[in-house]
Amino acid sequence: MIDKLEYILALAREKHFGRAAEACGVTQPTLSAGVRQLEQQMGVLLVNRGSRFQGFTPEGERVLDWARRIVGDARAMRDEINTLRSGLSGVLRIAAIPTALAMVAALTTPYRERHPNVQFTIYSRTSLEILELLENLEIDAGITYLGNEPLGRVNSIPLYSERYRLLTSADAPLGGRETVTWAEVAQVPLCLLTPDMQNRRIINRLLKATGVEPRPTLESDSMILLFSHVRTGRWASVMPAKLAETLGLTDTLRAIPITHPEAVQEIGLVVPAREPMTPVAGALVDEARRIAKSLDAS
Amino acid sequence: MIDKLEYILALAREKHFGRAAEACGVTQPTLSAGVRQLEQQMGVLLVNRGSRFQGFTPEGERVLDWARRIVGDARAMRDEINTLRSGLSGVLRIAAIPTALAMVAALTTPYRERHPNVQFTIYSRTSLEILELLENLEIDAGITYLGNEPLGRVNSIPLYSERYRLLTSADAPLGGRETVTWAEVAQVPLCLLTPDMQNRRIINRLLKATGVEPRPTLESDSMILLFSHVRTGRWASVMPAKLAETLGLTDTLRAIPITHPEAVQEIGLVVPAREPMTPVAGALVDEARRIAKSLDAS
DNA sequence: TCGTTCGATAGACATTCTCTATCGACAGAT
DNA sequence: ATCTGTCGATAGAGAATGTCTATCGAACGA
Repeated sequence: MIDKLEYILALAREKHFGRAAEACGVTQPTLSAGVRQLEQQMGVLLVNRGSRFQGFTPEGERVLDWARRIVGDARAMRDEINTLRSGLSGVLRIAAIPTALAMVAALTTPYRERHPNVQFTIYSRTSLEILELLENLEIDAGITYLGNEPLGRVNSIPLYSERYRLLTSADAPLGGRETVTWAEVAQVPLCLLTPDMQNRRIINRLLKATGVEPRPTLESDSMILLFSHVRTGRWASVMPAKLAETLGLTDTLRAIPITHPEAVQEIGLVVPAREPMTPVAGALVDEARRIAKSLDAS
Repeated sequence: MIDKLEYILALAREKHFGRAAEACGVTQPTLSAGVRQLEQQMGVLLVNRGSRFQGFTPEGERVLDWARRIVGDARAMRDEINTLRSGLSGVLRIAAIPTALAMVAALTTPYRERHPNVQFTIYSRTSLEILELLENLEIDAGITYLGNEPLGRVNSIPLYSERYRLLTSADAPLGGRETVTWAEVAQVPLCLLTPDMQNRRIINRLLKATGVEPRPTLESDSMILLFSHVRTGRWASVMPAKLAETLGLTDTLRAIPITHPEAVQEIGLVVPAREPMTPVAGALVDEARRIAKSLDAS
């Protein structure tokens, strides 16, 4: 039964019988039969089929919702028993928004001290993708914006507040200032994240509030790329303070606080709202609670 | 997988492989094999075995806890899909404490108006038994005391407040009074519920608070039996006001408010803390919310 | 019109499940 | 100490289910 539920979860992810089957490690007819069996047990069609996969019926969507929960609980049970048996081990899968990637190490390093047998897999994803991965049980935790856009069925633990800096070389027009305003920033040609990133949407909102349509000279989905451009001294960008510090400031490269308004975004750890949590996720939450204060103070 | 989890749930209930197997509709070797298979998948012993069933290991207890949730969710999923398919139908299993039995009709009657295809099964149980039945997925809802003793993983909806009356014939010593005190009640020979009932424990506490050791002349686990004795005019009892009214008062049979202190116990509907609820349980909660006010006003 | 992709179907083989029958260990009675 | 009944484990046969390979037919795009 539970394996059939895994089939439809895979089908929801892949939207394709063949690929879903491959993801489950079975052949396509096996997956087809599994889905059909579920449909017979429920007495309703769950999947709209033409000659292609055409999405789920309303009943299918409900079953999907339950399947996520049941499969997630079944895995959590396994994990918990394994932990009871042989201590915390296994793989901890985390996804983080690009602007938070630099601080993940602050979480993983003390975690690893305490639990050396846990492997990490860390993805860089947009905030929306992170929530989808959490939904689909493909990650154990996310690090993303809290409270901006709706989060779904998750628990969140605040980690720190993102505050914005204009990253620019000292000899650029605004380079000598102690603070700048968003209105001033709006006049500078900027390197920014692509608009599918929530960070970019937030910055857009702040710039638009000054009455100026943001028109960046360069867009990328990689913070490293943005930073390397700024470092040449000929470009500027807007970045969270913490990230700018991590990447390294020099005499000629300055991170100038942007005030008026002083924009603050809460960043936090997000885990599935499951009671109790899987042990690996639970330990991560403990770690997050521990370091939250020190991070925010810095 | 899920059926194996049902096996250990049955085993926890029955504490006996043979009976558990029968409850699951399989033979004893089948159930034994199922439990063994679970143990192999988990890599730990779940059940302590001698030549008898000797309870669960700590890991077994944890698996049991997860099993309750997973099996409950799987059933809730089935129920929800069945409801989507053919409207609200099936069986609604409720257990209520004896003193609340008389008001169950206030809940089931409007429920049946709205959902005529639902069958009811209603048990009379102690408050502790009700919580155990809820835990073991043997009932869909309970009606019991709220907030007195710990409830567990459930949601509760207040229904009404239980207030106590001395039920006695008009020509008995206290029969002419408008109100009586608990100290006075303590002097009267009473018919009371057996001490495994929370109602009795509450009354005991109230009587003891006056400094008198309660010594009932008659005990029973049936309110009907208590009431029929009082009705002869030669016995007295302490009953919730609502119950006394339902059973019927006459000129010679009076229900006298007991004050000093005026004891009030919240009674409410209790359902498993599952999100979303099964449709039959959800509809019952709706009904409870609807009638709660009118009940309490009367 | 042809070729390709996708999911369903058929049929063979493997695995798993479940049953009946029986065993061995233990508890309590004699 | 021995007998007896109960309980759960085990063995082995047969049934049911699951999974695979091979192939089909519909739909879509070139």
